[in-house]
Amino acid sequence: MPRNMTKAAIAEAFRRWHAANPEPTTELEYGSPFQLLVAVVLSAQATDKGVNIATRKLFPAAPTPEAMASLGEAGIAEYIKTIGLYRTKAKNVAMLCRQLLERHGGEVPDDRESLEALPGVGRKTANVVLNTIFRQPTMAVDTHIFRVSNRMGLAPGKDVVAVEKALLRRVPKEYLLDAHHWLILHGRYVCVARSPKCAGCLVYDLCEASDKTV
DNA sequence: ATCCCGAGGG
DNA sequence: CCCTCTGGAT
Repeated sequence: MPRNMTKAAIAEAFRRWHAANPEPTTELEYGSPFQLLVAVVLSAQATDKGVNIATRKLFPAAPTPEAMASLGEAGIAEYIKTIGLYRTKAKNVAMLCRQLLERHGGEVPDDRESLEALPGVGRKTANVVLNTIFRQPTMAVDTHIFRVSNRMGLAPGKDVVAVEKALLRRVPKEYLLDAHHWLILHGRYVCVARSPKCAGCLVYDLCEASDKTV
């Protein structure tokens, strides 16, 4: 069980992440809000790198909800077979495209209700879309952010919703819009699940983890 | 709580 | 081999 980081330590951590990377963005590749939405749905329990490899062919072949809907479930599956959970994802994306066309004029809705009503879209995906496309101060708690928040003592919680609320409470307002991306990148490249790379961690001295490796 | 499920790393 | 990767639906 990690101790909680102090308010001052948290502020200093975000100052450093900001200084090192002033405008962090997702590593998912996309050319429109629709494509970001699909990419995030595909990224469940999969790496961004793997998703990008698939979408580099999928998106040119079907750039819009109309085109992707007409590809159909089986057509979509052909492009994403290299991604885990691909059958479920192909089904969800095909249905998601139809719903976008029928209920939202082919546009990505900008409210949580409508987003979470889409197949394959839950709280985490809705939060990513609201933050990345519509620049709302949401915190999407994925596997990385859940781990990092608990391990560092940044915003501990027993489930993802608890961690989300803790982050919204504890992250300084001026960093809230970009905090999501800094935490993801930190979790992906430094504070990794197995044997975290504490040597060379930007916030090592601020971290309350009980299992630091240096 | 369980299922879905391929690729890459250690 | 086992673990992990920007989860969601049942």
